[in-house]
Amino acid sequence: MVERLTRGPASVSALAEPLRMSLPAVMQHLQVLEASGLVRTEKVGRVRTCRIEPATLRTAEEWIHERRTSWERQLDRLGEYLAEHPDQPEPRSKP
Amino acid sequence: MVERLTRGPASVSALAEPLRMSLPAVMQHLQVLEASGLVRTEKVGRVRTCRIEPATLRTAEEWIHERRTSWERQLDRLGEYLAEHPDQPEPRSKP
DNA sequence: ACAATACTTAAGCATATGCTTAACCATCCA
DNA sequence: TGGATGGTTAAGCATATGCTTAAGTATTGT
Repeated sequence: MVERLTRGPASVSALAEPLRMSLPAVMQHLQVLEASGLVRTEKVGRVRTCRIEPATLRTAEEWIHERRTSWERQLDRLGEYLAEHPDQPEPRSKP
Repeated sequence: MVERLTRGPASVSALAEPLRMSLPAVMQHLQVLEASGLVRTEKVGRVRTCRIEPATLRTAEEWIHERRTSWERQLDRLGEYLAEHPDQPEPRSKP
């Protein structure tokens, strides 16, 4: 559904059709997406138009990015350590 | 739990403690994380050590990135259009 | 005004999720 | 060797999830 919305805004029934799902089902998905801030919807006349909120998508991306890179820095430090101290790992202390 | 693992590898019980959760509960989370490829675990002696797989984190990041940027390009095109055609939006055709 | 369209609300249901406890197995250490 | 430690398996349970259908409501076109 997010995939579909990244290709442009859509009405509720336009979202439902390729998913072969009833409208109420789609509505529920939309409600959680809207509550999470990932999607914004606006009703004009009798049709509700849905579009994604790229800013929220971006915070998700950033969250992952920060954690991934911080982890990769750790791996790099481990690499350095292993290069400096071949064999024999230090035993961990146990207070 | 992913948050915790990005700060370094951990044993099952080390993961359980701050979450105030039983070991079997943590085990089940680990199983889905491992099945999804986000985490790799290895048992040595009687302790199982868990670490995240940054490559998988990266594919998630990329998925979001591609969709977010493609959407933002669309917004840019809309901006251009609105700048060129002030007022009066085109009506959508209906075949 | 009437019928069709586009949602919405409410109720219900099958299955999945997210734990728990109890019992068990495999190391490790005194 | 025996008890503590770290994990695993199995069973069970409460609640959440992800739909469905049926019956509305509000707009729109004739």
